[in-house]
Amino acid sequence: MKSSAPLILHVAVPAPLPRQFDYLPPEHADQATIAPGMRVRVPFGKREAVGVLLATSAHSDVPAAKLRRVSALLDEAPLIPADLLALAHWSADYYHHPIGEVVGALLPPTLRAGKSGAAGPTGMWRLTAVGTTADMNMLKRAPKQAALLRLLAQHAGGMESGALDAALAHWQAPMRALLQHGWVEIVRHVPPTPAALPVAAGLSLNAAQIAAVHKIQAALGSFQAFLLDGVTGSGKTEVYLEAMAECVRRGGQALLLVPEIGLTPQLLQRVRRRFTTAVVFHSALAAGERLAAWQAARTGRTPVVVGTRSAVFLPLKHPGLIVVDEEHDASFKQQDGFRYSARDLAVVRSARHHIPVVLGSATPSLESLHNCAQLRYAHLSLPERAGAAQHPALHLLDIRDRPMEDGLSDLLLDAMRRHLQAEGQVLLFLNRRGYAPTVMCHVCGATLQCRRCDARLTLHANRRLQCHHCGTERPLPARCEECGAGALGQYGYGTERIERALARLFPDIGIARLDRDSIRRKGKLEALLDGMQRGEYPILVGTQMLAKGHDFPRVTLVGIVDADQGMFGVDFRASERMAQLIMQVAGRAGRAERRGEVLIQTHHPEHPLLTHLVREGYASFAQALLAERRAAGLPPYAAMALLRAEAVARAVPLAFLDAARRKLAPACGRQVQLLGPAPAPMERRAGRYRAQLLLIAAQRALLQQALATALPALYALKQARRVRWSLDVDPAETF
DNA sequence: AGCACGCCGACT
DNA sequence: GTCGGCGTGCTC
Repeated sequence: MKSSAPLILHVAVPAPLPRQFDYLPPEHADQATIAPGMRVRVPFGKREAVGVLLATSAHSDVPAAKLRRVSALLDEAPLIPADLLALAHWSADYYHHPIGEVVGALLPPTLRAGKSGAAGPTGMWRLTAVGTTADMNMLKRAPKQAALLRLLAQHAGGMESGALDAALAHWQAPMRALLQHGWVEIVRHVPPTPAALPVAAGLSLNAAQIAAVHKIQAALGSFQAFLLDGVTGSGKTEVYLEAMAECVRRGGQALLLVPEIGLTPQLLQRVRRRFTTAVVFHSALAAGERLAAWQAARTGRTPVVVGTRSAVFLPLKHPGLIVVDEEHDASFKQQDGFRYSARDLAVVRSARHHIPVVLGSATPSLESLHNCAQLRYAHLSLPERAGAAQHPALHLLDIRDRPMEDGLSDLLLDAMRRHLQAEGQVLLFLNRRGYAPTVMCHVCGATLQCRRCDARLTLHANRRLQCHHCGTERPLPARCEECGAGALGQYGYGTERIERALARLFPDIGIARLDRDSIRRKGKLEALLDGMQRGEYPILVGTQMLAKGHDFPRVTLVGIVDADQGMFGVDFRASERMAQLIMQVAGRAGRAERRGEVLIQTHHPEHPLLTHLVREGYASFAQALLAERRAAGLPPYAAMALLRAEAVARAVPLAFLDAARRKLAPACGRQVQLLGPAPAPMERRAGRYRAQLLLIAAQRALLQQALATALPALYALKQARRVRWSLDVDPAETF
């Protein structure tokens, strides 16, 4: 008899180290019960940690003397399904992020902390027909199993885990043995299987919607990525719901990813009306709710999950369809730590599951449009507005040398009066909250700056100064801090200032303001939207929150107060973002019978970007941007990664990136360009100096190869200990 | 990240 | 004389 090699457990440990750690099985463990996906408690250095078992094997690269024993198995059965573990591996490779932290993103905080993974009363254990006739003599050497069989024989209807706990300690392991013998089964009696759930009937669809739904439904059961490209008001949501309903009817689960749950109460309402058992998942949920939602997805108890970015990692018992709503939205990209794109991972995950994925937007990202051009995605187009609604008409307002009242031109004010008189609602968009973005001394010209950031402070209506980058606040001083003169002037306009101006200009008309400050209190957004529906607020002023998919059926005029703001951004995506924002806001106009009008105030009415967007529309504009990107060798025609670093002292991040560049250069060769290191555009933020090093390659594989080769050397740099650094693959913003 | 060890400055 | 500063090393 040969002596078998000890079983090696490969574990993902939550540490910023780019490798797995090998352990020996716990003492007295039945090695047959050890399976990947279980959580394990492990000794790690001088402390203990909760890790996840990735794999077992007979071999370790680590000298046997260094191997320690797992101290406990935390789950009876794998908690993370194999497909998700595989996705975690893929993500760790692609984003070059430590596997331990990636796996951490798969678990809700309670489970990450090692608490019980019990899913609550998920079902009942019951004897099978075979089980009732089992030969007890076979179980002479397994008294616990025998005791369980006798116990279950007395409860023909089955027993829940709570009842079993009360009757018998440590019943889980023997129960699993009985399960494997086929003598017991788990009956999931509450609630019924997804396929059996009632799905409320949908609305009637137009021809383009029906065509889109059919194509998606026909793809169920196989991988296909769709770009659902539909102007605002064209009924994308109804297409999602219809496709999801068919997925559910076939017994699958549908995952709907949205940018921010809190900002889309209307969408949530529609999903819940359609699928009464839909579950919501986002990071603002309380720990218990989050765990419950996670388990509902994992066990298949819910057929539909609506969630934010992190929901792309939800375990799904019966994955059937993934939908990403507003796929162009930047919030699908995680901006710290493990910097993944939920939109991109949704596509990867769908491919691995062999299920379709739908990316929906009225203003698709250039990446997705490019994928359509490459025939990687199928392009579904909804050109018509649903119902009788027409496309709004866009016009540029040349405000050069026009009379202005608090940032509003006479042209815009006249149009507002006209629409209000005709009982229309008016929506004003200004992507800047607060009262005035700049406070400046009229004597010496000094502006009030944040002490921790390279940024000016914004004055708010409560007479307090706020930094919109780090959040610090202080009162407005009486005199200039530089020269002592009492001549501080307020420059520029924020939503609060516009709101105040409107109250003066339209004293008898209800005005509402929608921005991060005005909806801080819970339920405020819903109340505001309700008030809009009822016509209490003929005028609404707000920031980009206005653009997030809300329905304002009575709005006939949209005014964009300052289109010049977004045009001179430093990021290469600035114009794409500006166009998406303008079109999204414009889309709020005229969603019912009356045709909407969109007026865009600008000092640059001849600017090619603006004129192209207004005259030719988003699709044509996007094609022009794509041509520019191709000529400039920028994404989506190139792959990018950004190495970021920050520290309290200015020179430290630059020194790290210098050293990093020397390590990267040989691996990059001529195929991968290195740009920098350079200070970040806003170098100091929240008291830390930031710098970056950009990598660009015409082919992604070359970039990936270079990173994979050089990254271990970066971890080993002694300068790395003195900075906070991170690698951002496919950065959303290059600053 | 977390934790410990180790070697140099101002204090009970 | 020690408390503690952060630089360095290590985690299977």
